[in-house]
Amino acid sequence: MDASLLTIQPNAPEPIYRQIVEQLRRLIAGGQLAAGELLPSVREVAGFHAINPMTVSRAYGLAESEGLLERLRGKGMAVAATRRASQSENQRLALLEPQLLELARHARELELPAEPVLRRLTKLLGD
Amino acid sequence: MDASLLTIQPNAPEPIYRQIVEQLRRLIAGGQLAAGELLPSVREVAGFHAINPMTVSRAYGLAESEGLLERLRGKGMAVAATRRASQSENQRLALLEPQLLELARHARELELPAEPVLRRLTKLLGD
DNA sequence: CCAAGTGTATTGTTGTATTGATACACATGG
DNA sequence: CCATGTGTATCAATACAACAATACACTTGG
Repeated sequence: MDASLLTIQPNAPEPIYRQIVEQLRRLIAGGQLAAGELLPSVREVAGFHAINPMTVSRAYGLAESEGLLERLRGKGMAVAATRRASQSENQRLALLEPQLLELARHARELELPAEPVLRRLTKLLGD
Repeated sequence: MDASLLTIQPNAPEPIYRQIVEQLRRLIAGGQLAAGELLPSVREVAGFHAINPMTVSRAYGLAESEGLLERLRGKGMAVAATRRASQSENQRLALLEPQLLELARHARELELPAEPVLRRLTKLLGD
């Protein structure tokens, strides 16, 4: 995996270390990161995105305690071997659930009918 | 408007005062809050949700500087008269755009096809 | 008139979160 | 063996949100 595959938005309200963890969670669940695959080093990611190495380390540490990553002493971090190549579609869909709930709530507050929302999302999903 | 119409999540990462502002923005854009309608007082909202009055005042102040609300001296805050009853569907949809973009990005990272995402959202939107 | 209701400015405190700088322990590989 | 590469523990700096307690200016309604 390349450090450029991570999307970092330093100005977003969401803290950087959490952006990284959640992104890893999705990339692993979707199978874009295979079990055993080595991640870019803390300093590599930090250098590429011009952020602090400790911020990346914090993300890696959290991902490890979550069971996503494994420490290979002296080598770095790798996708945990216990992770299957890719979770089932329903499991992956479940990861989107909170976001879908919030979206539905906002649409309701806006008094938007379902149809235009679905139409717009369809377009964004590239169909 | 009743104080109970506002949804406050004290443990959410998003600060309370911003939860209030964004909720007002949507409720006004959708027409659930009509122009001229009086809002519940700072102390009323604070009491109902067990939060600090100054937190509500901060939200009201921001909403005013954004042109959403108007100060009626001695009476309280009201939905700005310049606000039409409800914005066009496209304008309201535009308020959802950032969230839709993020959702699409996450679905892509999860390697989820469009169909199950749309199916789930359709259900949540109550169709 | 005046009590009671508006919103708000002020000051201070508390708790928490994020990021940064530095130094360290460890394993690898030539 | 040791330079070089891992990750990370530690401490400090900073920012922010929320709360608390007042005090104030203003308008309304009896």
